[in-house]
Amino acid sequence: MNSPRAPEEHRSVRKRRAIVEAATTVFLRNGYLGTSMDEIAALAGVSKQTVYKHFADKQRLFSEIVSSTVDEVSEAVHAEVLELEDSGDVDADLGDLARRQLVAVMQPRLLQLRRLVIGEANRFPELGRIFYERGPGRTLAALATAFERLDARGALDLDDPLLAAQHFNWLIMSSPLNEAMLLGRDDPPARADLDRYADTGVRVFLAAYGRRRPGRS
Amino acid sequence: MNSPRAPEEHRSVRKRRAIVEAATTVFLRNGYLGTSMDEIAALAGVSKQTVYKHFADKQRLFSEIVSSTVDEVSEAVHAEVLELEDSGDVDADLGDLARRQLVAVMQPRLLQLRRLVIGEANRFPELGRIFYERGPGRTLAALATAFERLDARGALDLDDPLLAAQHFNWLIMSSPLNEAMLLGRDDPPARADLDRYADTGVRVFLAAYGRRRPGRS
Amino acid sequence: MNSPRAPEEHRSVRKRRAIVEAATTVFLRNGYLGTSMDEIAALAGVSKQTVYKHFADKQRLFSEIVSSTVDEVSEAVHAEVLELEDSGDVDADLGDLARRQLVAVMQPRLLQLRRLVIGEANRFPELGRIFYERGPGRTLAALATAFERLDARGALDLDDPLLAAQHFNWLIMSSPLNEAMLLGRDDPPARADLDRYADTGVRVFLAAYGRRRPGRS
Amino acid sequence: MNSPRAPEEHRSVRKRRAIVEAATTVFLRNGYLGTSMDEIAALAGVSKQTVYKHFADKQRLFSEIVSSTVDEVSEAVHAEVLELEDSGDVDADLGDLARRQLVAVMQPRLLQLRRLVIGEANRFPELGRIFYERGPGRTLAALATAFERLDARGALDLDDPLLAAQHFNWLIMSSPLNEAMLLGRDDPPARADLDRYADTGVRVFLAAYGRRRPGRS
DNA sequence: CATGAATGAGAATTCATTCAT
DNA sequence: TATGAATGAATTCTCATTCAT
Repeated sequence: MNSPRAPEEHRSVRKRRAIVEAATTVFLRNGYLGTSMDEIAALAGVSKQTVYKHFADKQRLFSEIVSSTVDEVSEAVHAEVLELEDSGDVDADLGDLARRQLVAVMQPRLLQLRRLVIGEANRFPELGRIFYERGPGRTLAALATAFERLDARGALDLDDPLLAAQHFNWLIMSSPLNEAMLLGRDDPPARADLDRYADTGVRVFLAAYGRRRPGRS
Repeated sequence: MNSPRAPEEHRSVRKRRAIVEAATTVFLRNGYLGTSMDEIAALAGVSKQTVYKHFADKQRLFSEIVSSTVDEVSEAVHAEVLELEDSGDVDADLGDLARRQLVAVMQPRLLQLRRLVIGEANRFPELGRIFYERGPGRTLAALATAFERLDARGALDLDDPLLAAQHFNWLIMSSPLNEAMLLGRDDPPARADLDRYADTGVRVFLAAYGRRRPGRS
Repeated sequence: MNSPRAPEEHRSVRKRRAIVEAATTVFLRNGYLGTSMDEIAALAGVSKQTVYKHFADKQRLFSEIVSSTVDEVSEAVHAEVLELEDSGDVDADLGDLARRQLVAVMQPRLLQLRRLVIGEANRFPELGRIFYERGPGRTLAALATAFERLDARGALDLDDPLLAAQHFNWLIMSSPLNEAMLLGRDDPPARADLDRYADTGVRVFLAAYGRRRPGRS
Repeated sequence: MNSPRAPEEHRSVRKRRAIVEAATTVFLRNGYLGTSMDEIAALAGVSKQTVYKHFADKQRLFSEIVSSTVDEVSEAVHAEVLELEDSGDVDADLGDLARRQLVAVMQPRLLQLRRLVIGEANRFPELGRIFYERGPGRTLAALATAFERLDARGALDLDDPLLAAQHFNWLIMSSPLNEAMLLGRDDPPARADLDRYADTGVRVFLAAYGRRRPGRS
């Protein structure tokens, strides 16, 4: 009599999830004003009433969608930073990090979300703040901490870890990110481009922040 | 019967300008869908019919507005690059350029326009392309040319001028630009911040692309 | 399995009462169209289905609510009339009656109900009739009977008891009632005002309907 | 080439009038919530847009309709009071006034308006105030002034003119007005009833406020 | 040529009522 | 039996675009 994994009480939860997924899809594609509640309800396969029973109004739905997508998608980026190794070969370690971060940041989902948040920054200023804080802000802070450790271990040479983190971050990804934003490219860069962004960025970064090699003098 | 300095034939031109100004203001503030033709007509002080006489439809109006604003506002940025001096003191020259470019890029108008174009990138892909090409694209090309010259004169040491230009550009302005985009800050950064962005950026850039000083070896 | 003082058969009665109370509150406050079945169900703490189980539809619910409130609230007014004393001092007796009736008529509940019935008189004509018959109509009839008795006992001097009852009634309460209706005052008048309405009304009434005092001629 | 009495500039005025008339009709019949903007537009023979161009929203339209109807319809009542004669025969003069006022107050338009205002007193408290002040309030004040003059001339005997005015007013019209409100009777009372309300009311009024006739003592 | 009005549709939101669980 | 969901329409209000004057 018990269905394996869909007890009665979960019907509403499933519907809610369907709504959230539909709304996410449509908002990311068409923006806040470009999305209608009808569209969301239709895509979710529920009635408009059901949408309104779960989310008081369009604004609230939008805010929740964006906030939770920010969290979900930022997590991936942040996780990469925490994986930064210290193998003794800073060059390779930073290159790896750069590559992994590029992949994470250039996910279609995140690119679309960033476009959405920027485009609605006037209408929903708090969403911009949320995106910044849970996204780049958090990543840069984690990166700064990691760099500080590398500095302490003699692998890097820097005074201002947060500044170094910013330089690293933007050296790596500004070019592709900016192009993606404006040119509407949602698919991540090819492997070769990715390597180039990472390697050249790391090279410049280490020229400024790398430990002078003893044999150089 | 003739008013001294407003010949008949120019009334239409003045109206057109009023429409363009009004539309620019409102589109930049509220986005494409958030703007109504009524609003534009009202702000321009003309009838809706007049708007339609000058611009076939809303899309066309939007495109023209955005394109011309891109041109107008990119010009300022581009001009700065052309002013890059070669005084013999690369450090100072690049610092000056960085500061001037930051000011130009962080203009409220340009920030709003960039947000607008990014937010509408799905709906108006060609506007993103236009923005990119006439904006960052053009600037980076000019910068690359300038750097090539500096390399030739021995002031810089680089293989790939366009890559160097990108590194320079984003080292300088990614941080403030990204914050402005997301946090909705439209006013340009304070002088002190500006100096910091410029000086630290140039320092990193020159560590990678500066000519090794003779005494160093 | 039986809870001590809530037998199964009474649960439904309790729910019904909860619905009636909630509906009364909301209808009196917001009117027929201004009230939603959702609101009633929520306030009653039951599901909408339960409401529909007890009352076929909104109209029926409204009619029952209004009818029963009319009965409940008119009863108080009517009771006062029956209490009319004949102490020998007509002036005092009528003054007492006037005061008690004013208090009864100016109850918030009754004021709101009167507003509601008047406001819905087009949509629910029979409710107006019910209100009139069980309210003012009944009161006036009882008053007429009482006055007839007083006339028979020589305490009053009147030909048309119903007319006298109307004059009495409206002399006493038209002013405050009319103001309450229009100015939305739901709280009963202060004691001093109440006395004034009663005393001046009774004075006028007795000038017309009082037995000429023997010493007067 | 000139149409006799409908110059270009008046088209909008005519439309506005059509809207006002339609809205008045429908609001008086169906109440605020029972009336839709579509209905009004259709009855006025204009597009909904045109309605919204003249009246910002439904509330504003309703308020304007009610206010102006109050003014229009109260004027008639008020005018009657000013016509009060002093022919020497107070009885006849007050009887005339009573009859004329009854007719004015029992106009269908005014009855419906009163029902409407009472029914919406919770939603639009200021409309109740406006109705009261420009209606009964103003009439009673004028009546008090007139009575004061009659008192001065020895035709009446009263201390508190406003109180006397209230007693007069409500003696005359409470019964029919109250019945009309509740029973939904919109057509004015028959001549015979009208006379009865007036004559009996005036008789009671004069018993209390009439000059004692010399021969009486 | 330019203004007011119309069109015709579509937005968000709410409602009374009925199914399905 | 009672709850959540669905239905299907209606409501207020707005919009882009086009006539008519």
